Amino acid sequence: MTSSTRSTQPRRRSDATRAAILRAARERFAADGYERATIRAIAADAQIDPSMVMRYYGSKEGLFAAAAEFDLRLPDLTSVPPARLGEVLVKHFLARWEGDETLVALLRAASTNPGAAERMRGIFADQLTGAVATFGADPTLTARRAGLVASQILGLAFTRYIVRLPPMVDTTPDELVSWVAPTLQRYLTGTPPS
Amino acid sequence: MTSSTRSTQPRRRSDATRAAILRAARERFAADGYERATIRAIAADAQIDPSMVMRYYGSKEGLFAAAAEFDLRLPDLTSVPPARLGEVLVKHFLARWEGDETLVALLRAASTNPGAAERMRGIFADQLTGAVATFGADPTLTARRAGLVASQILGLAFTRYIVRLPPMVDTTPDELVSWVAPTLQRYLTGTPPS
DNA sequence: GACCGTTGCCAACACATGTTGGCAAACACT
DNA sequence: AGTGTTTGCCAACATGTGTTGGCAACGGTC
Repeated sequence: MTSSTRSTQPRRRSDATRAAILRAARERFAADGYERATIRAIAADAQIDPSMVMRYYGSKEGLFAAAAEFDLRLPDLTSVPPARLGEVLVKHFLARWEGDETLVALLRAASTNPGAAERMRGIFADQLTGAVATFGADPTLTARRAGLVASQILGLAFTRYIVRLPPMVDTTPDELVSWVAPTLQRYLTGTPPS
Repeated sequence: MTSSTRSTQPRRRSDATRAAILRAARERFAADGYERATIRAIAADAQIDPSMVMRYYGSKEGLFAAAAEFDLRLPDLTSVPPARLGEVLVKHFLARWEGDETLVALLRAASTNPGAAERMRGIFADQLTGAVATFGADPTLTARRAGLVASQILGLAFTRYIVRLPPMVDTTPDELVSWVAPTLQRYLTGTPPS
């Protein structure tokens, strides 16, 4: 993180400010949602002037687009035993966003901001469906399987991180995994109901 | 709906206006979320002056509180064969909010409005847990079962009505029921994982 | 018909928001 | 040292927000 990760770019002097803005933006968007997270509050958190946000990210929409850049980083599912797909997926998701508030920000914003909803759709329609499509031929059935997986995964995130339902907050990740894994397993590889 | 349902109240002349406001508020809150749904827009939809909203509901928070009044109307689960509990529950939920946008309004608002999240918690912690608690003794296990059910139910609603994931929107309610029912069934009556 | 509470609208306030333009200091480069 | 670019801040604008007070018209009651 300290040294340069990519030397093709000219490495501007304002990179630290840009990063501070982005970090504050993710925090605020995750905590308050799109409309309640004001540019002034984000700028205050990053300890810079609100106009800097505009210069570096163009608009609030632009800032959100940059802050909500997100990759599911799904592992290669072809090398996973088919019977353990559900378990691998839940574990991955829980670990993935337990330490990264980007998805929480996206989740909160998706409820009210059309652009965020669009991005959410893209992530779960493209990335997840793509990973699921490695097995199974029927495309509509594949999409439906992916959609069902998304419904349980997002429901888990929604009740645990957004609404904060007490039983969903108190339960340990391991315990959640063992409850939810069979669900995803059936959605992924189970025989379709009549 | 046309005649008086309760004659103990004095039946004011402004009841029609009150109802129009409430209906418009539910629509706007469901479509736009709490912050984007402005009192002016709601008043315009109801074809009255914005100040009327304040007079009859006190504040925007008060209006939302009135508009988001919601009862799950869970059926009596003791008279349902235990093996069909999952199916009955999904069917009930889908039917319940497919024709009533109150829950969609509450769902959208719960992402950004603390009061709405609190109410959501109350609904699913009290009403659902209460209905589930009719069988099983261990209270924490009961709460966990209810939480898991809520996660799948709310995930279903979130992906279908809020994010509008194409596969979740296109699938018919009947098909969703046959996919999701076994999940709830296991959450409710399945043996806990080790 | 006089009176009083109710219903409704208009205009305005106080405030917060996203956004913009200008200006001083710091820097990079010759 | 001198010059052009970058970084940052200040002040302000335009707009939209929830909210309030006053005032006319209406409806029922004596």
